[in-house]
Amino acid sequence: MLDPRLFRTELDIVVPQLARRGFVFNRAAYSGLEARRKDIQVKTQDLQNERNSRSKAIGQAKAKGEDIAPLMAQVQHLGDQLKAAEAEWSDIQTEMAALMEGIPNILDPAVPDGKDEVANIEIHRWGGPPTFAFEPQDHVDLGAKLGMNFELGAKIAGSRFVVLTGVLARLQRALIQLMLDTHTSAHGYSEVYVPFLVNADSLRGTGQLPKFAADLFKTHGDPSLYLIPTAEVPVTNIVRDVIIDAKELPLKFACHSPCFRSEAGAYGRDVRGMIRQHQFEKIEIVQIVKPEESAQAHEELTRHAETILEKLELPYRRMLLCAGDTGFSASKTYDLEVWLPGQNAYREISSCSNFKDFQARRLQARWRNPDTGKPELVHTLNGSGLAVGRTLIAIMENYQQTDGLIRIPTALQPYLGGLKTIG
RNA sequence: GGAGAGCUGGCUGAGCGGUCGAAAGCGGCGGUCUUGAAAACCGUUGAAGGUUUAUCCCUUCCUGGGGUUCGAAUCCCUAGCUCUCCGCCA
Repeated sequence: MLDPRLFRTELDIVVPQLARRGFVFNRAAYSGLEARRKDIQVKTQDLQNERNSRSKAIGQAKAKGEDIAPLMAQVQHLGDQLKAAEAEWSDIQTEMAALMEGIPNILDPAVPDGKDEVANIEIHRWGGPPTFAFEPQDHVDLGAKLGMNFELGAKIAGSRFVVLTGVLARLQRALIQLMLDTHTSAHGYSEVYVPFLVNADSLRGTGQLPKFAADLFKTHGDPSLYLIPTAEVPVTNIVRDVIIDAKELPLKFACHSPCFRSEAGAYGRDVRGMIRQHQFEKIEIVQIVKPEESAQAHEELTRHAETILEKLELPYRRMLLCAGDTGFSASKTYDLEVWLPGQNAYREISSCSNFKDFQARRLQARWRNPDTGKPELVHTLNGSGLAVGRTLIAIMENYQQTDGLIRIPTALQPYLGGLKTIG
């Protein structure tokens, strides 16, 4: 959520900023609502003040043993008026909150214009796509004889599910280990396990609700819980409603979790293989930082994700997302795209975002600034480090050999008991 | 799953339906003292919002929601959470 004061005082600056995303802000509707809010708030508070002072007078009169009947007569109609005013104020607040919750974050000045991924800017690339003396297979064909079974996934659950058995299951576990070890020992993150089912408040805090309910799996209990679409949700919500001591910052968490996405808007896209599943494993890295440190933290966090790709010797490129491609809550996002020979394309394997104070305001996640002595909003960041399923298929596709075997990258071998190839 | 107890500021913990944003202690901040530090002593110290150039002032917040009342931290209902005992279970 953006600062409501921004809309009251800097409307001329904010509206064009939002327009960069293609977000049309209805100024007239907002101004009308804001005027009504101001009016009813003052009216309600005046009535509350009157009730308080009159009630106090009754209390004092009673204490002195005076007759309170005339005073009581004076407040007779106050109650109804107040109730009506409070109801109206509450309605307007709800309406205003809904309006504000639907507004995306302000983009960082560095974010380029553009409406879709075509306008994203390549920042750099690392490694080159491998050359093959044969026609490389994709992970579906490679996986068929190694224990990657989509039919089984479909039988047990449905489409967009997979069963991994044997060496591929072990490879996935090894990747999780390598990623967590690297982030905790070399990058300074604390390892954390969190609930994989979360409540609506948590999803609202990170911005998935109310706008993106269609992408979530919801359970039927009361109250309903949601399967997490990313560990970002439970991990970032660690600091919801907390005032953090300045000495504790930055907070850095690394979290392994499954992620569940209904992919409601993705029918027909990436139907083949493990690229787009309803369930996948991911290592998420999250940072909670002082506002002035978030830009640098964003660069560092992205490097932490890139380090994993480099350790695994996977060719990738870093993209700066354009205005239209940057997510609702993010101010600036780098996507890391890994080379997939089976698709002959770079595909997203990590998304690293700086949310600035957008999530923090929804979360009421604050720190006490020693300079002002006041609680102020923190900045939140997160990135995948990395999506494990896509890393698995990147290794399979990039390291396939003429002999049909798949080479295990050197850094990963210790996690597989020294295994150098599979297949 | 059954029975009971509780939820108050950064933390611990008092709180009679009225003058309670809330005693006290701890912690934090400022000061006195000290070569410096500690201790001791003194003072100060919640958050959000409205109005305002600013001060003042006003409103709201004692787990969430609803109710009773002129007036609710206090009474009632409800949800959530925590703790204790029993049952069950990994």
